[in-house]
Amino acid sequence: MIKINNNFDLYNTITCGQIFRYEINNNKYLLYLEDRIVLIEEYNDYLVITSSNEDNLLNVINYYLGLNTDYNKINNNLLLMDKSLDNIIKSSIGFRIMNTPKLETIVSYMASANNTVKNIANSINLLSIKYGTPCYFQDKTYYLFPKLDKLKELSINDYKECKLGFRSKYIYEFIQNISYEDINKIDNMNTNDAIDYLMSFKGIGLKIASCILLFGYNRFSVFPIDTWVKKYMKENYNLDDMNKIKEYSKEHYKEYSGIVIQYMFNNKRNIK
DNA sequence: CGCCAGGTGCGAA
DNA sequence: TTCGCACCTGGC
Repeated sequence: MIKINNNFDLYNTITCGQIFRYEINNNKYLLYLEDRIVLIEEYNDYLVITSSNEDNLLNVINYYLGLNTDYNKINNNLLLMDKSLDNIIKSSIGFRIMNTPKLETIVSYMASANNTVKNIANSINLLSIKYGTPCYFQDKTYYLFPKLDKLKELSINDYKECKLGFRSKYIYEFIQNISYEDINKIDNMNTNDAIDYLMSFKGIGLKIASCILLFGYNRFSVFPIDTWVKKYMKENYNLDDMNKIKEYSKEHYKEYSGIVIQYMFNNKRNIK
């Protein structure tokens, strides 16, 4: 059981597009972590957590949900840099950037190229069900995202059968050329080097590299510009040139650019 | 049936 | 350096 610090918004954090695999039933959240299934129930100011693997569970959950980060401080700093953020900060109170499993995050976002959330979720589910690690929890078998060794056995056609389309060859090439050591060494790179490294793989451009670094490596300074953000920047700041948008975010949001993106997205989503 | 959403690579200018 | 187009799937 975890006592929730100020206003943590589990629903928004889970459903805002950071992760693609989760199930919500009756206020119960079933999540697929790297090595375990976790079920979270919300009761007032508490999260009640059960899992297929209880090892170090509280620390794992706090890390996964980004609960160790001080958002009061971040939001106050953001307001100092740009007063006009007041609105979207308020409408996103309780939102957290998660720490998602690295390999799954990379493959999921490679699958996101010119793709819809629904299709991405479908592909990642298919990959996991076909090639993932079985995990028994509460009398059911779930399938965790596949291990790298298992993915290395797949052909381009195997990815196509998971509905990954033209992205299949890129994901195949990436998997063939990557190791867990490579995936972890990104942690030691500065953010610009990490972006260059990720973009050296075909199928990963600036937006996807930024998403991977934001959610998988907690680099809050990146600014993944998708169609939503473009619309928001056009409507609110009359910016439609990519370079202008990048300049503006760098100048105004600095090391918290990635968080502001999520606030913009939340804002758009909640208004709809 | 046609149309649309959604990032990246690639070849042309 | 920038621009226009192809790419794959599912939903409307």
